Amino acid sequence: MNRMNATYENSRLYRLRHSAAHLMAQALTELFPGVKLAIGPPIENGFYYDVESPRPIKEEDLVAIEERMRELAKLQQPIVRKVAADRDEARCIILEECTLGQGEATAEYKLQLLEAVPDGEEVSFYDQQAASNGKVHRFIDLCRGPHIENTGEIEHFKLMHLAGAYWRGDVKNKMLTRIYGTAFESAEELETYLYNLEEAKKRDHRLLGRELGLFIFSPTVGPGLPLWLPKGAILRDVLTDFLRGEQLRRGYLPVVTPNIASHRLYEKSGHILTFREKMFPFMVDEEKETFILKPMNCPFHIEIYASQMRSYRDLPVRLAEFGTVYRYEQSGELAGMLRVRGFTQDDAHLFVRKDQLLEEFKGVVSLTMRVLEKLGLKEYRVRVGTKDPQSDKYVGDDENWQLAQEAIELACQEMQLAYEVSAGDAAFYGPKLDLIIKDALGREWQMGTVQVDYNLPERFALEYIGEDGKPHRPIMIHRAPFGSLERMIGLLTEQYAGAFPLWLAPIQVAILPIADRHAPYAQKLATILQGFASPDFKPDPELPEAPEVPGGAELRAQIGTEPVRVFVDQSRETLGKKIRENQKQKIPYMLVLGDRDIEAGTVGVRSREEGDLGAMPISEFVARLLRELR
RNA sequence: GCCUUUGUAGCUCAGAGGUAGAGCAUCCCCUUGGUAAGGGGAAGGUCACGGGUUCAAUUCCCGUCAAAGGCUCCA
Repeated sequence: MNRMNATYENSRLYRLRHSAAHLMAQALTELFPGVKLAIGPPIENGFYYDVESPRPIKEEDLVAIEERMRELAKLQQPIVRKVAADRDEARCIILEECTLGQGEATAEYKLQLLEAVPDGEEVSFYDQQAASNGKVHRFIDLCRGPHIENTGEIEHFKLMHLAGAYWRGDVKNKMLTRIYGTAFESAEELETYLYNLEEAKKRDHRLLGRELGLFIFSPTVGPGLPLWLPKGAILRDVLTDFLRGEQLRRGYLPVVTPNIASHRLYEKSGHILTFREKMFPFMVDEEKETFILKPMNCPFHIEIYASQMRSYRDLPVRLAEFGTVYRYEQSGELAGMLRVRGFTQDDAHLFVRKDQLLEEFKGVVSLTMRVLEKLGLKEYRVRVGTKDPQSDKYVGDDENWQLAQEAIELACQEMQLAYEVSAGDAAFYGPKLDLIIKDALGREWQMGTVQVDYNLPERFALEYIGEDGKPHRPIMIHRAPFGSLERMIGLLTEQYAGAFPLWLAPIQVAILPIADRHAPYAQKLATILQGFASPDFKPDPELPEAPEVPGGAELRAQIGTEPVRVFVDQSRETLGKKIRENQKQKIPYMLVLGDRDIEAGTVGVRSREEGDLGAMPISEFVARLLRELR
C-alpha cells in the first residue's frame, strides 16, 4: 500500500474519507442485505471497503451504490462515537447492533477484528442514523476512527472501481470484494483529481511505447515477453553504454554467460529450493540432464569467480553483465514493461573481503545515485530491507547479518541518504537497499537494488587466499542500479511522458526537407551530424547530386566521434504535417530545410519545448546541440 | 494464481439477433509546400479463439486465450 504521512492522517480529509467508507458500507447493507463487512480504511487517494457479498457485486452496481450514498448523506446523519465498556459489551454490540438485523453471520469479520484488538485498548464504535419517510436508516461499525461529525458533510465523492482482495491480505483466505472510492472537500478538488488521473493515463508507458515505436507485445510471442522496436532498442543501447562507461571507470569487468544452465548449478545455488515457482518449466533431456532457463545471473558469475585461485590482492572482483533472465511471473502480475517474464538486469556481483565491504557498498550506492541523477529521477524512496526477527526463512549467522546491516546503514548515513528500515524486506541471503519509484499512476516499483550476501559464497565454498596464506571466504554484493532495463525504460517513459531528454532520445534531430529537391542535401547534412560520414560519402546513389554543406569539414570536427541520432523525414507531406508528426514523436529538435537555408547555409531550428527558434547557421545549431549534450 | 472489467481494420472507437462502419495510418494519383493535419481515390475485418442456444450469433450463454484495475508476490 502507498505510504501516508502524519499530516494527512491528521487531516479532515482523512476523516472525511473514512466516513465516506462508512457511508458506502451503509449503502451496501441496504442494497445487499446479508453483506459481510470486513475493513474500510481511508487510503492515499480515497478509501475502500472490503466486503463479502451474498451475490456478486458488479461494476454496474456502483452507480446504484453511489446513488444510495448520496441519499443517505442528505439525511444528515450525526456520527456518534461510542466506547464499549469491555470486550463482552463490544461483542454484544457487534452481534446485535452492527448486524442491523441481518443475521449474526454478517458479523464474521468484525468479530475477528475485535479479537485482533490488543488487550487494554479501547474498543470504539461509530454510529450514524436518521429517519426518513418513517423509515430509520442506521449504520454502526467497529472502528478506531476518527470521523467527521455528520454524513451530510460527505458531498464530493465518486466510486472508482472494484477489485478482489484477500481477507487480511493472505492468499489462503477467502477473496473479498473491495470497492474503491475517492472523496474530497470540494467539487473542484474532486474534478482536478479525476482530470489528473486521465492525464496520467496518457503518460502510460504501454500507450507511449507503441505510439513512439519503442516496444510492443505480441500474443503470438507470449505474455510478458516484449519485442523491442528499433527506437526502444536504441534507448537500451544508450542506457547500457552510459552505465558501461560508468562501470569501466569503477573497475568493473565485463562477463557474458549463457541463458540456460544445467539444473546442477541451480541446485547448488539453492534456487531450485527457494525460487522454483518463479522459474520457467525445466527442459528435460531424458538421456542426459535437465536444463534451466536462468532466473538470475549470480550463479554464473560465481562460477567465473571460482574458476581460478584468487588472492586477497585481487579483491574486490567486480563482474558485470547485462544479463537477460526469465521468471515465470503469475499471469495476473504482468504489467507492461514494469513487470515482464523476460528481462535484462544491469547486473553485477562484487566479491569482496570483509574489510572492503563498507567501502565497496558505498561505491555501489554512489554509482546508483549517479545513475538516478543522470536519469533525472529525483523522487525516490530508499528502503533498507532487514531480517524479520520472527521468521526463520533466512540463512547465515546473526553476526554476519549484523555486520551487513551495519554496513548498509553506515553507508546510507555517510552518504546522507534519507532511508527507512523495513523489517522482513531482506533477501533470504542478506539485507538489502532498494530504490523505490512511483509510476504515472502512483504505484510503487522497486528499481535499483544493492544486496549483501554471505550465503552464496558459503554454498559455493568460495575462497581467496589471504595475507596469512590461508583461505578466506569473500562476501558478495549483488547490485543493479537500474534494476532492469525493461522496468527502467517503462518508468522513464512515464516520468518524461515520452519526451526523453536529448541525451536519451532515440532520435535527437529530425531533418525536414521542405520539398523533394531538398532531400539529397538533407541526407548530406544528416551524415555529417551522424559523425561517421567521410567527406565524399554519398548516402544514396539514386539521389541527385546535392550542394555541399558549407563548412562541412569543420562541422565534422565539431561533432567528433559522438554520433547525433538523426532522422530525415522524406515523407511527401506538407511542412505543417511533418512538424506535427515529429512533434508527436517528441523529437527534441527539428531542422527545417528549404531553398533559403541551402542558399544561406542555415537551418530553421524548432525545439520540442520552445517551438520555432528561427534560422541559424548550421554550426550555431551544432554548438547548441553539443552544449546541451555535454 | 484469485476477484472485477474489456476484446470489432495496423491504431482510436461507432454499431446492431438477419454475416459490418468512421477517423488516423497504409498504397495510388494530383499538389512541391517555410513552422502542429493540402485534396481525391483504393485496399484492408473468420467482429480474439472454441463450443452451445436459435431458422439465423460478431451480438445471447458457457469455456479458453490475451489485456486492464486490484489482491498476493517481485527487477
